[in-house]
This record gives sequence, C-alpha cells and structure tokens, in this order.
Amino acid sequence: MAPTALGFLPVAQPLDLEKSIESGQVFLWRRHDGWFCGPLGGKIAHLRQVEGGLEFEMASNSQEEVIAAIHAFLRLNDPIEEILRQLQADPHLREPLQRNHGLRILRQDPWECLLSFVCSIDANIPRIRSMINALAGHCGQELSLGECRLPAIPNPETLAEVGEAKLRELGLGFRAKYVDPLAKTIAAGEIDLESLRSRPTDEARKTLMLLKGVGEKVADCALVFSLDKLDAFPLDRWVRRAVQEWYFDGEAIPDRAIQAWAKEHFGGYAGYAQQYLFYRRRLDAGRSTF
DNA sequence: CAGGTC
DNA sequence: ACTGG
Repeated sequence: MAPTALGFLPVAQPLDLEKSIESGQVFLWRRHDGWFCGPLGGKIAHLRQVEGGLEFEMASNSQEEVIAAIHAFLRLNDPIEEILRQLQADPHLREPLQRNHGLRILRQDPWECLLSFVCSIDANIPRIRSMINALAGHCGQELSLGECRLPAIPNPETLAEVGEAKLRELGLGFRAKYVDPLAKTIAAGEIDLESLRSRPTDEARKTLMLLKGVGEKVADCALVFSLDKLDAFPLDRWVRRAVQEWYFDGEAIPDRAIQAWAKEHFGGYAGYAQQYLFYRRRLDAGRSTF
C-alpha cells in the first residue's frame, strides 16, 4: 500500500472547487462520496472543500509535496483579488462574478489539456468526458486511491501506438485523424509542450497551431488552462455569442476583431474573463450539461 | 445540437 | 464531416 498524505489546507481567498472543476476545463475529475477525485501532478488526488479550506488525500509520503501540487493545480498563487477587481470594472461581468464567485482557472498538465481540447472539437462536455475516459481506459495507467479508480491520460508514446482506427472505435469519430498524428508528433519530441510555458503567448500559440487539429480556439485553451498564458482568450461559439450580444449589440464580428477587442478590453487576464463569460452564457442558455 | 478544424 | 448525450 502506497503511503498516503492527508490533511487540511487553509484557503483564505475566493475558491469554489465544484464550479472550478465542473466548468469544462478538466474532464477526468469525478465526484466520489462528497469528494472530488482526479489526476493531480501525475498522481490521483481526493479534494473536498470545507469551511475555511480544503481537505486532501493523495498518494505521497510528503504533505509539503501534496500542498505544492494543490497550489499549482488551483493556481492559488494567482493575484485573484486583483484579477477580480479588474474584471469588475466591466458591468457585464459583475453578475457572473457574483453568481460564480470562486470559479477559478485551473492549471492542468499541457499534454492532457491539449489532447482534451482536440477532442472537444464539435462535441459537448459530456461527450468530451466520455472520449477522454474511453481513451484513458483503453491504454492509460490505472490509478487508485481508496475506493476511487481513475484511468490516467496515456502518455504520447503509448497513445501513438493505438492507431487511428482504434481511436475511432473508442468513439473519437473524425477527431481520431487529429489525435493520432498529434500523439506521434509529441512522442517524437518535435514540439516540447512544457517549453512553451516560458515563451511569449503569440509565439507559443503559433507553435501549437503547427499541430494538425489545433486551431486558434484549441491552442488558446491549452495556453490558458495549462501553459500560464492568462492573456489568451479562447473564442468558442458560446463566448462569441456572448461578446456579440452583450458588447456589440448583436452584430456579427470577425474573430480577429473580437480578439483585438478582448486584448484591449480585458488585458492580461482575458482568460479569466472568458471563463466567466462562458459559464454565464452556458447557464443562461439553459444547457448546463456539465 | 455539440467549448472547431483543415 | 463522426456520433452520442
């Protein structure tokens, strides 16, 4: 039995674990006995929000290591008060900021993130979940903690062996023709995702978009949700609609014009603004199929 | 009809 | 285009 670290991490800042995990950023996390169970820093973790902080349980022999991993995943070092203060200057964000108080951007593994959002193409959130679970279930390492079992995202090398036909069988549909070469390219070391963290946003974005199946939107998701580029602004159909309706009087605006506007209007934390716009627009549409 | 891409 | 929630 692997050593397990459990404990309590005081959190004195806006954080809603449930909203953050169930806002379409991560797709392997699940509820289990009032806890959230999911991959964290290559291991499996249990998290539960209680008064004043988080209870955690994770396979590790060091509490400090676990706490560091939680800090990284939940981005507890972000200047969240400053970010919220900036976003509150926008009247359209005030209501979503209140209603979704504590909704945070998460920092997930870049490979897991990129793979997930290539699978997100033209799919809804339950379908993305099902694809990622099928994929991980087929060739990912099985992690377990207590009674919770969780297939890990297969590494690129393992996934590269699966082949496009099998990926289709696993329910990926036409996305299989992107995921297969994606895994092979990353496995071959042609692009080092982790190294993009230290590159400027534009450069990292262009590099990601060299990959087949990675367009502007998927690249921006990887930038915001895994590579610390909080200035990127993932523009999906919901956010596009929200921006058109709320800021441009229903007028159709070209994507690059929206991007320029977002950069000007939201600045360095456009990624956070996007997540609140997305969340609110989804709820208002009455399709909160999270 | 779905957190787009080539 | 694939297909399933």
